[in-house]
Amino acid sequence: MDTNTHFGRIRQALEEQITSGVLPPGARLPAERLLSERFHTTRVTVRGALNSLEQDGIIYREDRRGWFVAPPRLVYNPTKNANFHQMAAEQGYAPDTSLIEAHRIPSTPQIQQMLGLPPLSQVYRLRRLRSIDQRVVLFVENYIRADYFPDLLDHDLSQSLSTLYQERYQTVYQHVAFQLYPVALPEQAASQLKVTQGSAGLLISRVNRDQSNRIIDCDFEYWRHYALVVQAETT
Amino acid sequence: MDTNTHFGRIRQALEEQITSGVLPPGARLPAERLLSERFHTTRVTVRGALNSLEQDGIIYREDRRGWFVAPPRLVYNPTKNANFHQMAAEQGYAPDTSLIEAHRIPSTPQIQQMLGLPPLSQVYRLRRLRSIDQRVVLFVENYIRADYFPDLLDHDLSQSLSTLYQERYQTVYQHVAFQLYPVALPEQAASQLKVTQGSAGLLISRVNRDQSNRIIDCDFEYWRHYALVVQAETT
DNA sequence: GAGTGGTCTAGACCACACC
DNA sequence: GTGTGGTCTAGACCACTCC
Repeated sequence: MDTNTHFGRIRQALEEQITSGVLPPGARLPAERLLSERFHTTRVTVRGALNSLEQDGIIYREDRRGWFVAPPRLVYNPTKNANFHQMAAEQGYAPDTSLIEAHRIPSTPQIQQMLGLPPLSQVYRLRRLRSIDQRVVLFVENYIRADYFPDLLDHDLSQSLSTLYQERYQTVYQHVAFQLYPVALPEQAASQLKVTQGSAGLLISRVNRDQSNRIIDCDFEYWRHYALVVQAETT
Repeated sequence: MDTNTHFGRIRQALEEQITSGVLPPGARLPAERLLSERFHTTRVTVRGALNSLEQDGIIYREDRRGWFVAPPRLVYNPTKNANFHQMAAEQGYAPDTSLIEAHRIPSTPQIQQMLGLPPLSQVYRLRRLRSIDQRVVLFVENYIRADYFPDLLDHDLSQSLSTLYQERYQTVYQHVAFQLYPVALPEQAASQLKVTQGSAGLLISRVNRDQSNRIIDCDFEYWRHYALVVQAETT
């Protein structure tokens, strides 16, 4: 790290406090104004350093609440059909899902293309917010073929979909096509994840097929970018 | 997009110019000072909007040169053992690799662990820089078991390693374990990729095995985050 | 040498979280 | 109500690129 700039010095000083454990995961950082006094600089410069640490996933922010030390990343394997709750629990986190909305709606052209549906067909759209250890980390939109899952909306939608499919519809995820890239979080995802719109996130979208190779749903997962590491292997 | 802020209005205006094609991929944006005059604001605010567009992969910067409209992302499938040149060429880009350095060195503990090597063993370390259509997009470090590839450094190292392995050593990639997460680009990667250290990147690291399931090498790929979309599927 | 982005100063007001 | 981050102003100097 380049310590010839205020930027670099602040970054390094904070990083040391964090890696040494003086500031443990989850701890709140001193206020920006306090940091700017302590380093004899201005808030603009301090925010530059904080943004860089955020970029690196070392700290994260909650909109208008402050900056916090980031806990270790969740390991996410998109090729295993692991559900969120199981995955988080196995890694020692306390997962939670809250349903934001669930509707039966006409499909859009984009969704028709992803699900291989004709125009005017109906889908369910779920919007859900997921957290680990009380930190919201994931905003996810699911689009589900309505014809394959009658009365889906009558069930508990805060559980994992894969569990619901299996127990109520004798359907399991078999084949997954996924795609992933860094984005600036769009408005709704940002506000649900309690960050400023435009801050960094990771978009993972998946198209899922069942044991008969039928496309059954797709989803758009907006992750806070510090929250996960994607891992997979192939033979 | 929230147009109640200068930030949002600038972002939106630039985004429209880009998506409408007034500013085509590769085009240079007006200077920051010019933009700040045109939007009746200051450079600080303009840079906020530019950073947000950069976050989204819509524009990218070259250190001290300016801001440019980002071309479409390269599709990267880490589960296919595709080599960089082949992958880029198939998608209509002109790929290029330049060798920065190649040495035979003692392995570090981290590399020993990844390659399953005992202490004091030797590895080759390659550092290479890769570009598509003259834009540098990837800085990659390879660590290769020296015992499996005698005289490796005598060959042309600006070609794809998988080609070299296959033609000279009768060795092919068979099994890949990879891991991926967003990072702030570290010093060397940043300077090679011609960006400010601390700007956003994607780190992909892989451990590769050959047809006999022996670990043969590992690599650390630092991508400019706007340059790629990761895609894969599994059965 | 002119122009660019990179960094920085020293303030200000606002919306919101928390008490 | 107090303190926080979010946004913004109106400048400045430096390091570097490009001509």
